[in-house]
Amino acid sequence: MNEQASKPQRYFALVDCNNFYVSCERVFDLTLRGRPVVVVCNNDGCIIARSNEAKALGIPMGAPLFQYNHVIKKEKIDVRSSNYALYGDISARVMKILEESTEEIEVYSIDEAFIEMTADSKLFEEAMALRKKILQWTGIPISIGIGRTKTLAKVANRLAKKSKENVFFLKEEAEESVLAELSVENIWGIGRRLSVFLETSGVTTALDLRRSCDTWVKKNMSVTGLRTVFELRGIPCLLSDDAPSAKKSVTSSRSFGRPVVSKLELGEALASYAARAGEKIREEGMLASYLSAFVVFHPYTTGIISARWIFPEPTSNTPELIFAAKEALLPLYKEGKPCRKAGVMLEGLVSSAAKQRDLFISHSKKGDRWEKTMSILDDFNKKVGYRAIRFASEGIEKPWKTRRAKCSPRYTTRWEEVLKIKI
DNA sequence: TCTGGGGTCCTAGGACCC
DNA sequence: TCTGGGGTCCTAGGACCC
Repeated sequence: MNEQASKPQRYFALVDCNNFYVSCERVFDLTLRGRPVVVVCNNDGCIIARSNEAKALGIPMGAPLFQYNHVIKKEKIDVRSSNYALYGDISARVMKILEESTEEIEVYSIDEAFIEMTADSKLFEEAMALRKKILQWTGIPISIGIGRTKTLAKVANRLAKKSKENVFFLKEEAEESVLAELSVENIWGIGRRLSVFLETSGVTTALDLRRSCDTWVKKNMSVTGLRTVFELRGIPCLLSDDAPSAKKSVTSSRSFGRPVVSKLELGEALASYAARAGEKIREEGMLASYLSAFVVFHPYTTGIISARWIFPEPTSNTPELIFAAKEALLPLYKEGKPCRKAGVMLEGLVSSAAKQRDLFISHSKKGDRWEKTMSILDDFNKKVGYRAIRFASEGIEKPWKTRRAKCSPRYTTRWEEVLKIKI
């Protein structure tokens, strides 16, 4: 007998928060419960979350808000700007409960996590108990899909969302019949382009894809496509990292609340994004080897410009980052040309512990002093309030700032915004 | 007129080397 | 007119995810 047969089957469970951003808003604002609600992205541009009631009214995911203004007015749909401070905090609470309840967990996104389970007859009941606990402790409803691989767990999760219990256990013997009902475009890892290609090639269901020839898949969909096919067959190819690998790049970018037309304002925006990106990498103990800055013109069709700046040695020092962002991009920008959006990317990230020093640079105490200054700055801002101390070059008024007209309070992360009730 | 932000991985092709 | 073969490294761009 082979050893494999005696090993208990391992399963992946995908825990997914239902309509997460809407659910977060509903935890504190009871008037939103049972009503159609949508959450829009930064700058109040696109619809990025919908309550079931809003979905039923035909509001699609990712649609520009302005295209649906008439439906929103007519149906009295509530609109909220996205409140990432709130969502991030509630997400952390949900993930903490999962961590305490299971051995293996991989947080996949703000509202999703994979957990590993070992087969026994009680998987379904375990999942139901977990669901109840998270709803009770955080107010967030979740769905759990269980399958032999992550891709199959994703499939199961779709069915869980539609089921009464919000839990679905996809057993091996049911895989074929379930996959036969699933169109390729709904498979995790198959995007718009690939699903068009597959459909024109006669592969229309997930079962068709599962039965496709390996060499054909590899040739037309690269190894990532082949992994998906193996996963559909129940062979895990997307394994969890024991130690999640460090980030390779960090971006900070925003659309402007109104078009920016001057070098001065574009410079302020670049400085702000560079400063924010610097904070992010210092938090992770990383240094950037180079920086890219870009600007997207208004309207979109008028193109973008971008430029890269290579540091003599990796850095996370905000003044250096700001200097690089402005120095790289501003000379390429022509005063008066309207900009829609800009951003700063820090790339070639290395751990600050393993810093590679440049032989030809004199290492005065100045660098070390800056390092200390940055850490004092970060500590202060953490204690006193988000970005309480900023760099003057970021601008004071920031009239170009992103719009968030209908943002709810940061109930859980700001004392002055805590929910008040009258008794 | 209006359409987000932040990531990852893979491949093809160019530059360069011997 | 003819003018190799085999490698590595890097980058841009495409495709995907939430």
